[in-house]
Amino acid sequence: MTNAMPAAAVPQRLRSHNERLILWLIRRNGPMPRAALAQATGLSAQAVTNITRELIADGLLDAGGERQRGKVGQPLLPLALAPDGALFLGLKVGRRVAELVLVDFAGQIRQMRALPHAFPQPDAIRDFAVSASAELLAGLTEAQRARLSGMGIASPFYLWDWAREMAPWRGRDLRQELAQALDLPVWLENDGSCACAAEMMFGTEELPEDFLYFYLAHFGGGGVVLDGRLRLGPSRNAGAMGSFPVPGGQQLLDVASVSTLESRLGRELPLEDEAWDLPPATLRQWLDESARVLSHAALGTVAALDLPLVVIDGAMPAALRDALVAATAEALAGTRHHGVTLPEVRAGTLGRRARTLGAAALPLGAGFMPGGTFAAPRPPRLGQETEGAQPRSGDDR
Amino acid sequence: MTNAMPAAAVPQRLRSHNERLILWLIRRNGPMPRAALAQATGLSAQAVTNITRELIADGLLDAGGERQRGKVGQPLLPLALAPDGALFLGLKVGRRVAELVLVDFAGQIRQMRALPHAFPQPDAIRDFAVSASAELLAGLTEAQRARLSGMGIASPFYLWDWAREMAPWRGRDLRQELAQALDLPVWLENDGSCACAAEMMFGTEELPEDFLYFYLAHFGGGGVVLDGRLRLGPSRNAGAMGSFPVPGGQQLLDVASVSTLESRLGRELPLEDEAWDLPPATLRQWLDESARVLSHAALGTVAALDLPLVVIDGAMPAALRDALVAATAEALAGTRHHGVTLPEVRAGTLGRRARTLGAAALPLGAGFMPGGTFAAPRPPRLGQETEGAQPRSGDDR
DNA sequence: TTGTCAATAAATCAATTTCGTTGATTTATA
DNA sequence: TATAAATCAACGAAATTGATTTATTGACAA
Repeated sequence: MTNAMPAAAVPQRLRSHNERLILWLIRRNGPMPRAALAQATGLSAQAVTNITRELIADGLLDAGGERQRGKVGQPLLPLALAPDGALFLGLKVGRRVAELVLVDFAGQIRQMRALPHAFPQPDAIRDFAVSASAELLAGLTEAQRARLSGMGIASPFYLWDWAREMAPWRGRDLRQELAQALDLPVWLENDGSCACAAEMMFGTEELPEDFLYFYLAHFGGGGVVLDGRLRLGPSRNAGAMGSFPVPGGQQLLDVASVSTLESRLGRELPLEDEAWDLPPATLRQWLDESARVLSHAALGTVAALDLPLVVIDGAMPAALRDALVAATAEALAGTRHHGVTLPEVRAGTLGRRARTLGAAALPLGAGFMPGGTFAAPRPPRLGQETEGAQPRSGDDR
Repeated sequence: MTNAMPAAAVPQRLRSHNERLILWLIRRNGPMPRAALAQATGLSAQAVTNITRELIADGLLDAGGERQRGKVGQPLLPLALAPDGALFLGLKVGRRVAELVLVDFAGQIRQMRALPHAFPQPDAIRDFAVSASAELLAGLTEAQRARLSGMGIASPFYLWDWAREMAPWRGRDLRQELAQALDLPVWLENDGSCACAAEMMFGTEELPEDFLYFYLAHFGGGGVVLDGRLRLGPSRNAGAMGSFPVPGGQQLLDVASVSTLESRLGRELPLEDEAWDLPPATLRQWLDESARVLSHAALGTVAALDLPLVVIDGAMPAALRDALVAATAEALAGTRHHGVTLPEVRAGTLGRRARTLGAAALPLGAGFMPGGTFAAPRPPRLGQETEGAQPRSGDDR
């Protein structure tokens, strides 16, 4: 028998759900007047009035915009996200650099710190996160400090398995260590899923409810969005697209990753967005092989899940990413795909910053996103509760 | 921006959701007393009393069981599904035979009719469904007739693509034709997804919230269950595991299907569950190749979705199915799977009848299952509403 | 061994709270 | 003056809490 069951619905959770829904609509659509919110949610105008009144009182929405005139009738008063409504820390653990950002409720990066390294080491990362957080938080007023929702961490899983130098990660629980050291709620998810979450929350293009997302950096990963929700999976390892098996007994990230390109070049590529100036033959081969494995993984995932869109992004110059998108779309069309409707293939909109932004999106999502079904009782103040599961300690990552 | 949004929550939908949740708990766990329901749902005892009172009055639950004594305190009064609470028609369109069943609310097959054919043809199937339905319904009382929720159809998609003889299916909409001819709500889904739904609803073993399901018949297909819900996908083509690309430029069903085995043998295999008496060499080769592609597809899907279990079932003798399960588990363990936790592999519990049962499960699910989030307003009587989307006409199947 | 009674837990009754809806009203614009 | 946004006031649905009823077990005394 199926053990866990969808949660029962209780009236208290209604309000929380509807509050989150309204915040999410405004996040994706930009400032919206109450009438449009009522229309989009299906709620009555009165309910929207009540909910937004509370959200404004809580400092999460801002009614200070210009009234929009033009049509007959009373002018529209658009409600916008209040940037100071909540603040979030995001930590990315990367192969070559760790980054810490402070992001506001509107999704803007307010502050940033970085720590380059030969290989990420748990002690160094922890110390960096603690000291850099202290720096960032020192610049805040007491009121802002009270609105810090927590920290999210974007990190590859099974780090110790990827290189001998990263063995010290085995047995470490960075989430718990930082939660203790900072006395904050801390979330940790796969870096690919985080990048995907960032695209979903902060991406600048319209997205369907369901899509597959690849993120190519030194490790290749990804994420899956189904019915408008990021799939994490029971052991938090969904979207492990780098481990997707591809023809030739390999996995996707053996072929399609920046590491592969670097080892073929014999040199490290620059971290910032300069052009990469690659030898045409090397470039062509990498593109072809990457497109081959990406299209294979995409087609398999689409067969299993029925997805209309595949998004490809990565820590690379936009031109290279776009070439990869084109090559993958072409490879996909050339593959036998009987019984499957080919998805659109498109570039992501966030590039190099996706994982770090996605890390900060974790506390944002836990506190302010509609969430699956109703899961947690409504807390005294919105943003302290978690609709999804709170990050457990003892996770086997 | 994401277009479709999670529906707003309104009090009316609470009751519908909670009613469905309670029915689902009893369906999976067997008869349960009110106290256990309150415990499992998190609802108060009072709420459970109110909800079950209505469900009993509606004829969906039966409080007639034996009181269970043994512990201190008032004895438990288990509530069971009322078999006559609702009735469902299920139609399977198979490669060699079509089947129509009448299934009751408890999941028991009450009546069955079959139509063998060289190839399924739309006109013949429609006529069979109409006349056989009339026969089955003729045996019902007026009261039972009023409790018929509708018909579900389990059919492969893109039938016209699989053999020249099935070209007449192009442009046909069997769902709409039967809805009109029978004046009943009719649902249609991929036969693999239906088999998966049947395992989920009527399977005799405990299942996790998330699993991948393969169903091997003449066409190979499957289904995906995520967070306790069957994934259908925006174009209803999720779980198309037969179309999963596998090494060698093939798709899964080019290798792992009963058709492949038959064409290798040069003869048709019996439809009922006699032993198949296959030459050992042929058997071994088919098992090895099938296990290879099944494990490839399973590993890819697990990488994308993080699933703890893979279920394999099919229209074949139990011994063969079990051998396939063992071979697939072994192939899986022998594949490179860095970064992915291998899933358990297990045989399904329904075998040859899975698709037909799953067809009947479609109206059951639409009327009585918890459904994603709240989607449709509560109807005058439970079972006439649809929480998920009603089957549209004009679908591109 | 048997009869009585307290302890226990299920199920129900009554009162209350949360939250959304409906219909009337106010407000600002073309 | 017509129109549409936004709010006010009254109402209804569904859940919760705390008190009450009901049926059983187990202990203790006759």
